[in-house]
Formats: sequence, structure tokens, C-alpha cells
Amino acid sequence: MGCNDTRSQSFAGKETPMATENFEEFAYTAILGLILDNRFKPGDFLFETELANSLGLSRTPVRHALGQLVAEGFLEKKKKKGCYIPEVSARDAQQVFVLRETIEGMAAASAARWATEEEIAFLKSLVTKESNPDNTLSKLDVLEINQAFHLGIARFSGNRYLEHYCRHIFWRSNVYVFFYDNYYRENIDYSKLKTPGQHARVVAALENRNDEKAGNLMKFHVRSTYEMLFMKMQHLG
Amino acid sequence: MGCNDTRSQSFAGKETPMATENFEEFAYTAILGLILDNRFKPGDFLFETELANSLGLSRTPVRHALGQLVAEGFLEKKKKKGCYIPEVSARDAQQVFVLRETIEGMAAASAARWATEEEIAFLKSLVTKESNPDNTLSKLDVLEINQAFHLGIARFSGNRYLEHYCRHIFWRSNVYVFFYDNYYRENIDYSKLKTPGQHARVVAALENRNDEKAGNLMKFHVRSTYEMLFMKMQHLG
DNA sequence: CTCTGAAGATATGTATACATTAAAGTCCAG
DNA sequence: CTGGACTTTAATGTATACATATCTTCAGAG
Repeated sequence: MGCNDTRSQSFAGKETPMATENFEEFAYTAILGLILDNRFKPGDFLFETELANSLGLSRTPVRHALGQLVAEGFLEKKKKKGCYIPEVSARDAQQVFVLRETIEGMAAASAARWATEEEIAFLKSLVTKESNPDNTLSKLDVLEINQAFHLGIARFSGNRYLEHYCRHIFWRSNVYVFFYDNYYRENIDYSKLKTPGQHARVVAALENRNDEKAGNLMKFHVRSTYEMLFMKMQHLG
Repeated sequence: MGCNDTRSQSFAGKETPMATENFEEFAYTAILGLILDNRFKPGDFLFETELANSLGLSRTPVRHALGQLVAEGFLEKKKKKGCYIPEVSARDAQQVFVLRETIEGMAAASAARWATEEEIAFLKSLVTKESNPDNTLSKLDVLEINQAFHLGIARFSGNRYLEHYCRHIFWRSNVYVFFYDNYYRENIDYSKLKTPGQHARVVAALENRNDEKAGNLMKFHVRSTYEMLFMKMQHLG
């Protein structure tokens, strides 16, 4: 149970704290990295001592970081027992994605009003990258572009609270993306998936400053993602 | 600066931890109580040592609790400086209420589908209380009924993430309700305000299981609250 | 008088020792 | 066997001592 090594692949790319950040922040991002990197499975407990040792810290900052992650809903906690990865279920996935649809829809609509031209250009560059059939993008590349796209729109909404919720529900929903990924590893040409086209259409609506359209297209895109996942996840029960 | 006494009036009704709860939980609810009770003004810092002394704890559980409150957006934090009450502004209020409108609207719509008959009856009883012109309700009573109503609907939405966001944005928006309250203390007959009637109509929609109507009525209600506050808050700038 | 900077005060950040408790294991009686 | 109470164990919960960074203050140079 838990993680025995500190090596970090892909997402979990932090082994030492940056100059500016303190141990609490380092622990937070490191642990979140481990979670997003799927190093634990639902129901697994994250032990303070074990994490502290593997990160080379004392329990204090680790405990603080775990508290944050619980407060933000990435982890759950049993009193005097510990923090653990939330169980996944079809019902939970439905709750997460229904909410994400609304929240991100709202963010896209708001971004149509508040995003600067430079910000929209940035989003456009992301779409260009992921749409190019010449590039051979790794799964990780795709994940990172997708993250930059969704969190970018969240930021460009100009509403700090909305951005906060977007980030949260995005990461929470990604638990299901990763979960799915673990069970169905295939080689896919991502440029042929529906995602890039849907992203492109959202950006087009942003360029036209059409908030209603941007919101609806984003909602459609999120629902489309959910349905794609759910088709493959019937076994969750 | 900060709070010098431990006495608790109105909201801040906790001086000793309950049997079941540990010091971290006690500190959390106690500090939240102090915040909601308006013991601090925007920009005030909450010192760990001071809080620990006044609550009769060590800094450890207090610090943990402050971390939670920051993670949940009740407080902001400057590194190596401390936690402080977020500043208020017209722009911030607008962001908060626009979001609250969407979030609580969604919750009401969801509750129309998922709330049990008992839960709807509970909401109805709250409306009855606040609508009764015979009762002389204190400001505190009204605040508590209002809280029970809004957080009740959040819970009855059946979506734990949505409930989480509702709680958060509700409390955040209440900063403005309290702020306003501090500047404009008047004696008002609450049963004559628009609020009880708007609450009643939301409940009626829930009874009819009309999700769209429930959502729209709630959105309207939240916007109405905002507009009422904003009329009085032009001076915020 | 103002600006600069160095020293002191104060609050946060971290490690560690110890207390507590939930749960797993163990032993014995039925 | 089986069940229940005791023991052990391994984790969290808490207090405290110390490290560190930031703000304040005050002195001295320009």
C-alpha cells in the first residue's frame, strides 16, 4: 500500500522544493502530483509518516498539505485514521461531470467577455498544436495541452472564485480520465479525436465574443468527454 | 488588532470542544464563528499565537484550522506573514454573487429532482417561520433561518461537490451581508421583506418537482439579494 | 529633513517528542 | 471451532522548542 519510491515520472515531477516555495507548498504539489499520477488507487490511505520520509520532510508540512487536499476535496479523511483516495463510482462521476459542465460553461461564457486578445491567441496556439496531424504527441503532451486549455479558460474568465472551482472540478474529473486510462491503454492518434475540433470551436466563439455560444460549446464538450468515458466505464457500477 | 476576548456572542457560540470533536475541528468552528460574527474587519490578520491563547490550545491545531479556512477561501494568506480577512470591493462582490447565482440555481434545480418529501417539508417549515408576522424575529434568527434554507437546498441537491461549492460561495457572499449590516443597522420587520416570499416560491417549485422553475426562482432570489445590497454599497468603489 | 540600512521584535515555518486512539492480532474460555 | 476481551501496534493528534523571514524602528549619513 502507498508509495515506496520517490521517483517521479510524468506528472509527479517534483523531487526538491523550488527556492521560493516552502516545504508545505512543496509537499502539497508533490502529493497532488502523486495522486494525479495515479500512484494510489481509490481507497488507499496516504500515511503522513510514509510521505514525510519519501519526501525528506517532517510530518508537519506533510500533514498541513494533506489537510489542504482534504479541504479541496481531492482526498477524504477518517478521524484518527487518515486520508485516503475517494472511491470512484458511476454516481460520483455523474455528479462531478454534471457540475463541471455548468462551471466550465460559465467560465467559457465569462471568458468571451473578459479574455484579452493575447489570451485568446494563446488558446488558439494550443488548439493548433493538438490539431496538427504531423506532430506525434505523447499521451502526456495531450494531457498537458488539455490542462492548459481548460485551466486557461478558467483563468481568463476573470472571476477568481470561478477559476478556483474550475481548477478543482477539472482535477477531480481527471481522476476518472486517469482511471479510464489505466484500464484501456491504447495507442491513439489524438488529432483524430473529437476533442481538438471541439476546443477549436470554443476558441472561435471566444474570438467572436459570443458568450452564449462559447458557454454552450464548452458544456457540449464536457458532456461529450463524460459520455466517451462513461461508455467505457459501465463496469464501475 | 484582532480579538482580545474569548467571549462569544451570537454566532460564535463555542468555548469548549464537544466530546466527539478534536481540537482541530474545535479550532476550525471557533475561528469560523469569530469570522462570521464579524469580529474582524477586512484586512485584519488572524494571529496563530493569539487565537491559540484565546482558545486555550497550542498553535498546532489552530494553524491546521487556518489552513483549512484558507483552502476554502474564507481567508487569504501571505507567505510567512499570516492569514487575513479578504478585502471587500464592488468587483469582488459582483464576482461572488454572479457565481452564487449560477451555483445555487443549479442546486435548486437539482434539489427539485432529488430532495425527499421530508426535506421539502423541512424547507417549508423554515419559510413558515420567517413569513409569520406575529413572530418577532431577531436579526440573528433571520440569519440562521436563511442559512438553514440555502444550505439545506445545497444539501438536498444530492451532489456533494455542488453542496461544497454552495456552502463556500454562500459564506463568502455573507461577508457582504455582514459588512452591509455593520454599516446600516436598522430595525426591520423581516416578514415584510421580499426574501420570505421568494423563498416560498422556490419551495413551491420544489414541491411541484419543477427543476427549471426552481432553478430560475433561486437565481432571481440571489440576484435580488445582490441588488439590494449593492444599492447600499455604492460607496465601496 | 529625508533616505538608507542595520538591528531587534514578532509571527510564521519546521522538526520532534509525546499522547491518544482505532484496529488488528492473540489468547483463552465456552 | 468460535467468540469476545485483552494486548499490541501503528497510525493520527497535540504541544513545544527552535529556525527563519518579514516588518518596524531607530540611528546616522547625505
